Amino acid sequence: MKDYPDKMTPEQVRAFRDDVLNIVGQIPYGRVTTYGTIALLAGWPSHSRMVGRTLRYTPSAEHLPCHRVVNKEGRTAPGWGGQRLLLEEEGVHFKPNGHVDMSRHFWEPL
DNA sequence: AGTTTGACTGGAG
DNA sequence: CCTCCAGCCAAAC
Repeated sequence: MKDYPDKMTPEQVRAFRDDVLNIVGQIPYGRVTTYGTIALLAGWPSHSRMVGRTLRYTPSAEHLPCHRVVNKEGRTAPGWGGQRLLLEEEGVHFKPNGHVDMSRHFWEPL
């Protein structure tokens, strides 16, 4: 018995991308959420990696607060130093280890 | 058509 | 807290 969804059809890939972008657009100022949370809400729990790919390679993501998406441990995206600055400008607090303080800023989509 | 690559996650050491 | 590894899966080679 499959405990995960079938391979995505091209239509599902498109719908997933649109859902991801829509969810990211709803993240409140000064708060963050995770790739896994977004994947779950979009209906594809095992596709957290694809959330990251979507935000990185979808041009229209530039207009969204994609800097408010971090991994489950509050870690910022590899190779994107500016993300931390953008978050700090919103008052997001980072712990000594360089991770976002998720207990304060994690946002659970409504 | 087979292999490698990640803006991930969970678990081990 | 850190690094390393297995599982993950669409995309790019």
